[in-house]
Amino acid sequence: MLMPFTQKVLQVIRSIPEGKVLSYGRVAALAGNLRGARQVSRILHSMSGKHELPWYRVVNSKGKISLPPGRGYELQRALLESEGVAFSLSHTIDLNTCLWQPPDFMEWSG
DNA sequence: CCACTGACTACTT
DNA sequence: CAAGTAGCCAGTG
Repeated sequence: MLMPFTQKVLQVIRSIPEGKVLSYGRVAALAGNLRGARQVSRILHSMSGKHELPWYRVVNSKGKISLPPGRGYELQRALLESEGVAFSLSHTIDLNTCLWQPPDFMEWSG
């Protein structure tokens, strides 16, 4: 069954394992839209509170938290660190070790 | 249908 | 590395 882009994004985020992160662009790509990074952010705005969603496992393509201090940055960083995600001195996650790489090239359409 | 919004991204200065 | 620019597109009213 084909789900709306929004629903696929939620499914992808829910499947991110502990200690791993994805960029907005990667989430969008797995959801079937290579250019949908901005939609992911908008979706998190409206859905992160109402769904049980590990929204904090989503960062930007540079491996940094996009939320400004006082608006969720500290919470997101604390949650990630509690799962073993390490931050560099420049507030950056090492994507070489923490970026989640899906097991297969399978589609998330179903 | 049109206008507007975004927790983005890649590219250029 | 920091700042600016252009492209991107699903939801919402």
